[in-house]
Amino acid sequence: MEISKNPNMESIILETAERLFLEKGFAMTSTTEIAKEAGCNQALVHYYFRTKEKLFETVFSKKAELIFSTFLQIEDEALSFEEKLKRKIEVHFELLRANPQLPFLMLNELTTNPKRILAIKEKIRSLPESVFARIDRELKEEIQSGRIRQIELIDLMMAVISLNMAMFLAKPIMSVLVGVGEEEYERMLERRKEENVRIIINSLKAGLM
Amino acid sequence: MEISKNPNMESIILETAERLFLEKGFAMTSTTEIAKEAGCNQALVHYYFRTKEKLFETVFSKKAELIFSTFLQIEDEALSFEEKLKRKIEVHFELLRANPQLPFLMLNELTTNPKRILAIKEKIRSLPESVFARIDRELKEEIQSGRIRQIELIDLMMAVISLNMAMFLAKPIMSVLVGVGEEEYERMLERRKEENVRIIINSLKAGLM
DNA sequence: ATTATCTATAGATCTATAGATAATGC
DNA sequence: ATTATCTATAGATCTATAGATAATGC
Repeated sequence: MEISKNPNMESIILETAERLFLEKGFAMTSTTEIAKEAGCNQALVHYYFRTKEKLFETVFSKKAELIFSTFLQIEDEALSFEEKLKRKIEVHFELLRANPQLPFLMLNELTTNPKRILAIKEKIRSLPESVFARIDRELKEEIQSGRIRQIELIDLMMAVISLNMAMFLAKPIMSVLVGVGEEEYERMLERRKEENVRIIINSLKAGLM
Repeated sequence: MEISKNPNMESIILETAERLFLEKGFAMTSTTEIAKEAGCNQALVHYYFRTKEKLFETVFSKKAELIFSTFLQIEDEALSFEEKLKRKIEVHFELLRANPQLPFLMLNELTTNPKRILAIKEKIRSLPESVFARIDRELKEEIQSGRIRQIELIDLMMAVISLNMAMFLAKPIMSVLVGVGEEEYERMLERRKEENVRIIINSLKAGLM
């Protein structure tokens, strides 16, 4: 009977913190506000997470893991390189669609607080090398076989990530500044997802013409 | 003799504020800190700019104007569409290179404080329509003549802006997380600038194959 | 007994302003 | 006289902790 009247206050606090940090960033969110929105007093936030910094790191790590695990999923299926790439781009795009403020959180906090990056670095040190290596090998094979032009993995990833993040980062600009409505924005998202796949894949083939 | 011992404290404060806001964003920068770094007391910051909010808006508008004026420069030269586009992409990239934290400032504050967007909206309302219209006309001509595939201006711009911003937004990730050194980063920048032009232009032509 | 929750508060900011003083321009 | 600069301070946070009280699990 861990769940009495309040189904685990700790996780309610965590979820509230997550939401607020995502909306407004670290500095603009106070533990007072988190407590208020979570429906408890402010001391309890510190009881569970000690400091605001630690609370943030918990949220941040959860999200970082989400990104990496999704993006670095290994696909065993015997698909063509192009098809695999297409799917990775799409999966990444869908991840962002489901977590539209994630890019903002990442950029905001990584830029603002360099110390925080080091903490994250530890967390992923294990994961990527192996998976990166595999993708890199597949890419090199594809280049050598002459099916795509020469490109570095990092350049390819940068292109994918930046194109995909763009629409989500730019949403406030689009909606308020340019005046794009909610439905129109959704339509643009769809178009952009396809567009991104096309841009990337075309750019890989184009050098061969 | 406006310049006594201190060459205009007001502008020193403004420049200091600009630097700090760019580095750490609105919320993480206090007027106390600005004053300290500018070499005056905190009251003076408020004497000149009344509120922290107004000071920020001054900084923000300056930067917004910089972006728009550079990006929307009209080129009268009788260059091909492709060449003009290439130059626009490069000019935009160079603007960001000269102001590497600008994308962060824009995204951070536009996302965090929607009210601020409205203030900006007023500022640019006049400018863009005319210049946008010109570029849009040129783009449509190019499409109808069959030299490039169908694409909306907004999609094209999103692609350019997002690709160009990416390297600057990602710098902290690249350097600290991935471990890219300063010189290597510079080399990547060069490569990416060319890469971005290529990606965009190829993607416009690729549909025709 | 232990764990969860609350009240209260210390101590550190931070923004904004009032009011004094120094510098400058007429 | 006016403008620039300073000192001092009110009032509003905000984070973190100490210590009291209620709930839970044995």
